[in-house]
Amino acid sequence: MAVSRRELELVAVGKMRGGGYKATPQRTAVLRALAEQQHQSLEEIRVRCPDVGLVTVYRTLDLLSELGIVRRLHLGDGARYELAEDHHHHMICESCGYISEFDQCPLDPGRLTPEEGFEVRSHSVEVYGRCACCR
Amino acid sequence: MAVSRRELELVAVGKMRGGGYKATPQRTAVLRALAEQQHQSLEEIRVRCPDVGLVTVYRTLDLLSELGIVRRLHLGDGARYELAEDHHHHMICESCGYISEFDQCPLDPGRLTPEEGFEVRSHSVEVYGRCACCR
DNA sequence: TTACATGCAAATGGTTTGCAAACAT
DNA sequence: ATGTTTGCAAACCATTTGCATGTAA
Repeated sequence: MAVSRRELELVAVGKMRGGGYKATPQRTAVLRALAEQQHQSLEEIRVRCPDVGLVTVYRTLDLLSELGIVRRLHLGDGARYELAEDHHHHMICESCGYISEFDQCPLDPGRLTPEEGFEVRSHSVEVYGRCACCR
Repeated sequence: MAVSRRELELVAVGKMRGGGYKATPQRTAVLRALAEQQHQSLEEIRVRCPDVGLVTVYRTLDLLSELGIVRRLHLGDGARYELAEDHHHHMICESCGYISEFDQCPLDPGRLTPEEGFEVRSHSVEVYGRCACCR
């Protein structure tokens, strides 16, 4: 974890209040669920905070994404969510679906030559293959 | 285009027959629709071959993906489809949704250090930002 | 000739919306 | 006190499935 859970919550609560949103127990519960495990599906998150209504989980994830606290991932199957703490990329096993992260960004800025006039704001890299268990 | 449309169709028909599938007029129509424009949504494809039933378009795209002729893209919004002719990546404008391609792969293989034992088979890179029109 | 493909209608499943009640500040 | 948030039920929409009919090889 890049920051402690306590620090994460403080920062997130600050961002919510700063945006005119309230820091409710449901939102905190979703936040804690997200802190326990990266790239979970919505159902996995829901298992970790079963008292929060389905709709509220959806809306909370939308809100946290807007605030830049959460990233929504689309890695082949359905949507997955992770705390947007640090810059990293994903490695997906095509056999078992296992997802892992790598922190070293393999992009060579010198070779990133976007279309004339395009302003780069962010990027993502996904590596597909076979994990050690599935080879 | 990396190959002519005629060549594309010959190759695709060959792959279909080789896989025990039939080269039907509907499948050819979808293939031609795909050749007219990269990364279309299903609805856009459907407009280009309105006589092919919705379900058949879905099933044809599945088949062509299996055969490696088509790539299914998930670039934020819904699914989009493109002919998998060459290796390239995508640049997406966060303002207007415009998608463009760049052929030079910005990955530095030396910096691609996957988890121990992971066998890399493919990768994708997406660059998000603002296109020239939206700046 | 025959297994494969098509297309309609219906089912499905994930996500969003309307609205009344509950709540944070 | 007030505007925000919650949660249920219902609506929604893209995608998939069942099945009878049609067709490429």
